[in-house]
Amino acid sequence: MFDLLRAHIGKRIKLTDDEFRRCTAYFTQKKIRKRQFLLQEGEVCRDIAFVTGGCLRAYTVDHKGNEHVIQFAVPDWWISDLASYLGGSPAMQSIDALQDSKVLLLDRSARDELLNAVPALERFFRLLLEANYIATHRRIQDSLSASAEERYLTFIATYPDLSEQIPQAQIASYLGITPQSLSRIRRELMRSR
Amino acid sequence: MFDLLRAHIGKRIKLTDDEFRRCTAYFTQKKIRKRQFLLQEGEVCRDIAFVTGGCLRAYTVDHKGNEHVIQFAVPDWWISDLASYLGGSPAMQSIDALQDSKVLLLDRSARDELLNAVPALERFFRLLLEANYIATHRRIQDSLSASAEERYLTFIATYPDLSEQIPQAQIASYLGITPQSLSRIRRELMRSR
DNA sequence: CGATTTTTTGAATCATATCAACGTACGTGG
DNA sequence: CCACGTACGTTGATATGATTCAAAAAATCG
Repeated sequence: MFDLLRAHIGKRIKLTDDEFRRCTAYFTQKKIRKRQFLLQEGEVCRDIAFVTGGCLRAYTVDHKGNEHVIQFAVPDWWISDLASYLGGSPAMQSIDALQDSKVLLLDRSARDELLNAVPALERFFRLLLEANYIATHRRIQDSLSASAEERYLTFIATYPDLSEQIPQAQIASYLGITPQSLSRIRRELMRSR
Repeated sequence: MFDLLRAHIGKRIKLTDDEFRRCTAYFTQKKIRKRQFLLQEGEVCRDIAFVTGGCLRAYTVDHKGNEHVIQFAVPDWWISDLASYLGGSPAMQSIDALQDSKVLLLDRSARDELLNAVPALERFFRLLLEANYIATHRRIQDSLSASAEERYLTFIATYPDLSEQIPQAQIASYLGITPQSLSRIRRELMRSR
């Protein structure tokens, strides 16, 4: 049950079996049904979630009522509203499940204790934060410089599995275009090969 | 010379005069001429800069050669490529001065020593990081949900002074539109009031 | 003052949105 | 097993917003 997390951390830092065994105590497993919320806008984000099954999304709702997907998370990924989790401020995002999913939750106090118990993880969480930073900035850059078609191609190149698993309307929302436009872009791409 | 920094930190955390006096030793002041670089893409970002005069910008260059402004910084603001600064990775952004400017630089080792010397600042830098996070996410949200005109209005509401100080072409680049489009948007806004 | 940069304007064009309709797949209750 | 409803994707026609290219006007600098 913790194998995926073990491998995930192991890829980034060295961790003895004993150290990892101590880690597991701080996580709680949770099933999340399709359409169920893990976090709703306005709440304080108590946990960061490591996905072990299914698929979740983080999104915001703008003043016109349109949803905008910020991030998807499939197994081996983390998801949360970090600004809220770290700062204790109300979340600007919501997180829900696109499919029945399984996550390992680490709440803030558990994280503090975990870092005391296994200091080697300090580095791991710093790396995680930096990766999140970089991904976020890459998204800004991308949205400023690339056309919808280019963004779609980047998306399927970066997340090849995702593009088949999740509804097209969700991908369109992630790309910042309408589902109709995405459908047309896909048609043109088919045609040209 | 450090008054602005003193006030800036004082607004966020309590700091005794003595503690602050110790801080100043870790910063180095630097003048940056208009068009001069503080950081070039590909370098490792050694410093975070607190702006005490003038105006700087962080930007990226896309594969078509277009510049995209990520952030402006005027007095009382910080600027750097945080992912590079924290992670030691090559910077994805460049930073240069739009006007003759003055900054206080804090390089990574100075920052580590400073945090040892004045632990109260841990909290300050954590808040800084979170603020950066939130600003970044707000930008993504904004670019996904708002029209160019709305984004411009948000911009002048958020940075009223900036919109007069810096060339329109730079603002257009920040908003992700052409200077021509910004000019037209401004014309329409004038007309309607 | 002239030279250079910045901003504005016009016309044509392109990308994406919008509105409305239709097609297809899937699952549920009869 | 079929009929129906629901969710998802596609298509067409048209509208809108922003870009591009070219040029003129205005502002700034040495």
